[in-house]
Amino acid sequence: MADRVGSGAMSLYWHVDNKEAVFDLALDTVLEYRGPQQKAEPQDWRGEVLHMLEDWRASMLRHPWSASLLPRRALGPNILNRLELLSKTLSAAGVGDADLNAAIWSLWNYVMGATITRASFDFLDADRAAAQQRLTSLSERYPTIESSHLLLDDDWDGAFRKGLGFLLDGLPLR
Amino acid sequence: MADRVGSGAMSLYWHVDNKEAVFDLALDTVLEYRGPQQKAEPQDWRGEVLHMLEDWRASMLRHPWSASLLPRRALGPNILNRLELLSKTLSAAGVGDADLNAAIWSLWNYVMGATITRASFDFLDADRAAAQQRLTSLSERYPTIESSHLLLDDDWDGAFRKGLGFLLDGLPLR
DNA sequence: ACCTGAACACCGTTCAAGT
DNA sequence: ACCTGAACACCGTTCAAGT
Repeated sequence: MADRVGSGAMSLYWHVDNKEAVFDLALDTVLEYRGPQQKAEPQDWRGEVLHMLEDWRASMLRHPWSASLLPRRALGPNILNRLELLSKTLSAAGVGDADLNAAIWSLWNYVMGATITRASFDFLDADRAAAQQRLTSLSERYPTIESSHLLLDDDWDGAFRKGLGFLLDGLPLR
Repeated sequence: MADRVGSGAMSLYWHVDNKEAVFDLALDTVLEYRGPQQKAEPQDWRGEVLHMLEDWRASMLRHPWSASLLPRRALGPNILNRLELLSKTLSAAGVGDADLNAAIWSLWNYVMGATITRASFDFLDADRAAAQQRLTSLSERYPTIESSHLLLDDDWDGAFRKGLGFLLDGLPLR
């Protein structure tokens, strides 16, 4: 990092407490959200939620280190902004107060899990062909998994959207 | 670890390649699943899924290091066993082949996200009172979050079960 | 106010040598 | 076959000293 900035390695400590602090700053920077580009239809809550969560995931996947980082970091302002926005949207859509928090956390869980999993598969499978091979032979002993190609299907984006749809379908609206 | 076994630190390297290998072994050991204790009603697919996923989460929370570890690890036999079981149960419950993988991954995502988040909040909030204080002041600038007590509600188990219910409700059955 | 190099503590691993 | 200590590389951080 000091190289990138063109300074001595120790100079950084003047500006920042320690490594952890750098992580906090970097993470929250990645997670800035500017909202949907054109003003959306006021009634399209599904579209709004979908857009925000897909952007969330995409932002993190652009910086794969951020995925493994998020869980252990403090809640920065940009994360809280997203949660606030999510709250408002869901509430307006008709999710009752008694269900609101559970709904938000379930969406959070879903995005976190999907993003972290996706990012780490990228790491593991740097060598695409070898990975296919490995997963195929792994599958052999698990018939249902094998026949559905659970481990071989690599339409991650599609799976993300589809599963998110299931979850949104399950949210109880007033 | 060498202390625990009562050997010199370097002796470990005879039995195991390196640190990573130890992690792989430890993780898969944690995730062993014995199935529901008493033979469940054959038709109670929801109960079966719920039991397996709650056990999954509980197993990992018993060893909080495992949560942050899972994403970057290889898929061990015990994990695959769980996925296989999940496949079979959902399929039998009536989830169509075209939806099956998305359904499985969405449950996986949910469990991963919930467990990792929960485990790391425990780490961060070693000091309960200070954490409450910190979260309260954080909430101030986010009215919807504040009024719903999103950050202060600590019924994690309840939220997990409830959100999981939403997701299961949203799965399309034939 | 801002930058720097020397020094230290910590930790994963290698290797040659033991039994 | 199994264990060990010495040694090394790596990295986050402290501190006293510079401008």
